[in-house]
Amino acid sequence: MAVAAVKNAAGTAGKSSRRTATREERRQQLIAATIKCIAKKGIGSTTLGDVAQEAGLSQGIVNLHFASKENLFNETLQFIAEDYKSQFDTTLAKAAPEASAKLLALMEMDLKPSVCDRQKLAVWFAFWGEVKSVPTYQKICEAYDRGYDDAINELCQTIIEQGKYGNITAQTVTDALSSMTDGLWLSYLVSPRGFDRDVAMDAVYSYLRAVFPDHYE
Amino acid sequence: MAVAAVKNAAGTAGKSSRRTATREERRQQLIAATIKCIAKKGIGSTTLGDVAQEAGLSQGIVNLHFASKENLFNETLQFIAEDYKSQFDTTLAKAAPEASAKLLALMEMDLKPSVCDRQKLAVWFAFWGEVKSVPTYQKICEAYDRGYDDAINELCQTIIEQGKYGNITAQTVTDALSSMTDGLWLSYLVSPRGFDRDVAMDAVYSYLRAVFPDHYE
DNA sequence: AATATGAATGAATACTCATTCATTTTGTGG
DNA sequence: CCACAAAATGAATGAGTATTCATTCATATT
Repeated sequence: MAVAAVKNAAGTAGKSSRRTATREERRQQLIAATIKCIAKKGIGSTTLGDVAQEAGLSQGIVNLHFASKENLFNETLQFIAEDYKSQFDTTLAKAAPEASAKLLALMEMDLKPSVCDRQKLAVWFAFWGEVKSVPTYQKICEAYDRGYDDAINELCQTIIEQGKYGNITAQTVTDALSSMTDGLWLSYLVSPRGFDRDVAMDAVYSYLRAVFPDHYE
Repeated sequence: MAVAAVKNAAGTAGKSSRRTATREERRQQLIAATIKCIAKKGIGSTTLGDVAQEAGLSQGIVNLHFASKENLFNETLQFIAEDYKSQFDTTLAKAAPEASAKLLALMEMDLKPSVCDRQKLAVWFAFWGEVKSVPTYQKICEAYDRGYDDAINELCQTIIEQGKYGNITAQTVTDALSSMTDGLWLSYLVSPRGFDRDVAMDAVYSYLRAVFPDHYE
């Protein structure tokens, strides 16, 4: 059968056209295909056949590499969480050393196209939509969230001490900022036409300026 | 069969014990059962059998009253959207006439137990999780969102004019506030242990005080 | 070249679930 | 009390899908 080559062309990871890839390459390829499928068809309508087809591979391939659909989905969530975390960490490391600069950089990151992308957001919300009924999803999301919360909280704490801002706690600001980006993502998902990155960033910025006037003017 | 009585006891709508209800009563009962099922099992794992069982009725009952599962789900979303809207409208009407009081009342409403309830939030997020892939869900969500946005925007506009607040637009504040409640809901869904209504309300209040100092002190 | 290894295939299996419909039950107006 | 219409049942159907596995194929090793 010379069909293999044709099928490979449709594959998600166009890397090598070798018929056999390493275990890890295939797993990554299948996770990428899963993300595409979930964004396109939703988590409920994504079948293993869809994923295999998107990857340009055969029916049984997912079970071969992930043993079960449940496993594939868990690892997919883990993957997008890890992907976000790496952007978060990089942003934190690359921003100017002042806490206020780092905080602003993180907020901007949440709204830049590589993060605030309708395809990616659809996948996040697909998993969040099952958080209540799938304990594994909740645990993964909760663990990562905790990390961001701690990091942002620490930055806010520093800023508050620097500016001698009374009347406000770091946790309050952290909650406000974190929830704001999640909510802005939802508004983009629900009303893509009415969404504008700059306007969204204004919302965040308006808060920063208002609570930390000495730092953001 | 005397089983009917037993089954009815398990039903969601314990209203009349009549075996046959009016068309509208049954539809409401089935929608209520759907909400319970989605909150418990997730939207992807909720079967028509589950819904029928939750309602204490028979297998084919949903198709009898809603023709299809798709229909049932659409009407369920419509129902929770209408339910939220009625709370929104009531809150708006009952609050003191000043724009600032109305705005605060709306924000408090979003966090009060009858709205910010993990069961209800799970259903909202379940539908939001499919917004990208199910156009009907998007249209319904978008239409309602538009309404809240307009109402809140108008209040903010009034407040801005009253306080002569320069440097900020009504839309910016509207975006910030709306997204904040959505995000706080998500944090409750993902981390129920770490969530506290008062702390969440502090986040909202901190923003209001910061941008509209003359109104919220 | 011959053989061994494990990746990949895809048809077959077992099962779930939305939908249908023949039958039964229930309420109502004559 | 009867007959009719409406409501409800639940077994049967069939489409769809996760999973299995015997077989094929590509690559590495001898």
